[in-house]
Amino acid sequence: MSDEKLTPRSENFSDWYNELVLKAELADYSPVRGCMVVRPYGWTLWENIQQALDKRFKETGHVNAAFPLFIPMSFLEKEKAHVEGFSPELAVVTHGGGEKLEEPLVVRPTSETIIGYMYSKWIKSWRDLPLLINQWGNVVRWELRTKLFLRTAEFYWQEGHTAHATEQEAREETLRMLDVYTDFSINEAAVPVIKGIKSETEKFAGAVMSTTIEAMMQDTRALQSGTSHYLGQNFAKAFEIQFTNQNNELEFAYTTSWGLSTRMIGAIIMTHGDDQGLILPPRLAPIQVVMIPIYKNDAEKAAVMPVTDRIFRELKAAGLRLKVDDREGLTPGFKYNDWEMRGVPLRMEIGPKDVEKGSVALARRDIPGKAGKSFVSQENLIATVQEMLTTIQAALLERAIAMRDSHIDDPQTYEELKQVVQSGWAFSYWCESKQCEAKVKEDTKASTRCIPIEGQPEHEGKCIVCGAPAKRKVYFAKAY
RNA sequence: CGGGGUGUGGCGCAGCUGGCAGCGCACCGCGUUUGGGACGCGGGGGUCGUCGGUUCGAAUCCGACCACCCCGACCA
Repeated sequence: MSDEKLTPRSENFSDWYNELVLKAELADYSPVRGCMVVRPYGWTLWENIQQALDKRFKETGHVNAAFPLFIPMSFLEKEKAHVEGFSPELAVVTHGGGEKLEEPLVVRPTSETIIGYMYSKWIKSWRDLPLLINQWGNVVRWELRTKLFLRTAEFYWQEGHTAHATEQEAREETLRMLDVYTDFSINEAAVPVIKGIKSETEKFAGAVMSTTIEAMMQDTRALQSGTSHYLGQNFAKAFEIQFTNQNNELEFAYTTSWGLSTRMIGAIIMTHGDDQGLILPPRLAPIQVVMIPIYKNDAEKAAVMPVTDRIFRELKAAGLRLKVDDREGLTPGFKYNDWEMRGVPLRMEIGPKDVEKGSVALARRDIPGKAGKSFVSQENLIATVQEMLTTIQAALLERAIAMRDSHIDDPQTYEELKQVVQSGWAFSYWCESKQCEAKVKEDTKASTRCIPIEGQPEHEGKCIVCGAPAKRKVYFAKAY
């Protein structure tokens, strides 16, 4: 149970986040440094995320499989950029069964290499392509500085790995899955995102092109919430993923990979949460409606509970996820605060007055206090509740979009840009040179987040940093 | 790895000019409560981060070590 209040976001956003994750019982610190324990409430949220994504993966022709947790060290070393990118953060197993291993095994930081190895065995002909596999699992990256959900040494995710006969197909797949992430994020998590292309310095180790969905948190920092990579033939060459094409010629396949992790939970927390606690989008919430029966004595309890039970059964049968908080010895007020901390989108109060009048009280989590409270008839309650959940889902998205859009600026000078990225994102022309990117980072700590795929101006402009001609605009922002 | 800080019941802390451990919350029991964080009474729980030193006596003084946190470095 949650007891005290959270540190207000305005006072210390980071403290607010850490306290919220613990008090909402999403996760807890583990005895292993940097690793988290995902508690049942947090894991149920993750399961709902998994379901929504998995459905979309299946609809786009993918199947699930499982690859080993351990990867021979030599595999990592086969792709130069890949090993350079990941070697500082590898966990390595050197012993097994009491004996030193002939070859160290790395605990997978991602599975391109071992999946590449398997693909080379499985792919012989153009008829074997495309190969579209996804894996749900965990990976380990030895992070120096960790934060629950956002950056942990071990995290849970899915990684899709596909192989294609042509560059065009693989590039299409890369963008198709970015679209899947975008659709999921906006329509399930109510987290608005901007999809775009990563700069050369920000892209995945071993990729030809990385794409990303970037979300703005309430402190205006950017969070990369999902990524999709076009790997070209880099891994195909490293692992000899070759096929015979229709002209009987041997060709390297074109591969992609894409992932979304438990970091998404962090995105949901920091997009929607308020000073009372978590606010979950109804479509993903483990509990969509919490019912709180109210009574003063046994006589009232005897009147209230049958009505509560009846409504519970009706709503449950309609497919709603709900819970009756029938804990004894706690005041209703305490329970309200307790469920608000956990972010349940809708609260239903049923007391003696409601039993008498055939009504219930509904309180929206996204609108605190009296303003969000309404008294509705028990008639047509299923439809009323479903409508209200839909309304809340839409309101959360709308509010997040408004927040984001009001914190994106188009600075006209470099001096302005330096100001803008202190409390928002700058959308500016950039010449795409590493020097200019590095200068911004050095001066402001803001990095390039992405070159958005949509919403680019029709005309060229001048780089905000050096003034050289620039074709495209990029978002500069401080990031998690 | 550099700078700063903290280690005392589950959590947050007090005690630190040495005298044998305490408060709030949480937890357990009983009773009264219950439409926005209830109250009373009664309980249980700590080798004071570790090791060593000083002392008749150490949570307290000294030394070493360990762990964690914050800032920085690092972070597909």
